[in-house]
Amino acid sequence: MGRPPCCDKVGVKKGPWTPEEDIILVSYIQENGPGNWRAVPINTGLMRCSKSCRLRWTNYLRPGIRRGNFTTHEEGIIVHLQSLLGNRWAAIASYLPQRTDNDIKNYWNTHLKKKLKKQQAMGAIFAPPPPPSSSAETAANLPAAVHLDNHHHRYHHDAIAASSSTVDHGCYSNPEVTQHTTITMRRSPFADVAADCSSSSYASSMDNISRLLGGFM
DNA sequence: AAGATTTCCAACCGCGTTTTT
DNA sequence: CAAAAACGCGGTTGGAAATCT
Repeated sequence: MGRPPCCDKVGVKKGPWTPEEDIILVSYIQENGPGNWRAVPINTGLMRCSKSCRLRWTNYLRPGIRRGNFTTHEEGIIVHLQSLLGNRWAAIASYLPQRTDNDIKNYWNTHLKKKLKKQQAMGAIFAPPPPPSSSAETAANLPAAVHLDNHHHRYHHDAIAASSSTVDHGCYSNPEVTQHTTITMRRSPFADVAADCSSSSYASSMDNISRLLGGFM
């Protein structure tokens, strides 16, 4: 026998999240920490599937996320990593802890792909040429921020794995980042994010939630 | 000013992997 | 060990907002 079923698919809500749902989800994760997603809809009463809860948390509610306005430096990192790792957005996102894989993926598809095409058409190569054969050379071409953080050893591993034809595609999950998230989310989850947010629509506004959440804590 | 078109991004879907019983 | 569910990832899409005609 396998595991017991987590939640039936009947009556599962879809579509945009409401502020109330966000508050419920954030409050629950503050109490229990992220993970064990199948328990979230059960324990909170949210009419959402576990998948949707995880996605909402990791792509939007997770503290420390920066949204919009990618810097040219970040662009450089993304372009470079994409050329090395391919469309492995989760792996790329692990080098930009403030950005989500979904955000990077969106930014690549909507901005960078076009930009790159344009620049290549003009003969100005935005990204460095194809990855060098040795990992030492690879590291030498990295953007500064990648050197500065403590992920660079894994970067070598990812780059080598990506260039290998026998790469195991399930091996690039990033426990470091997951751990970081778990540690940082427990205190003042919205303060830094709310400060960065400038959009007026709900779906992009953190201070809505932080204000509402004030009444809970 | 209003309708048409394009852009952008939050969220869904499908699938491979991992975990649990 | 096998089976089944949960997890996590990348691709895709729906619709709101922005821009154009």
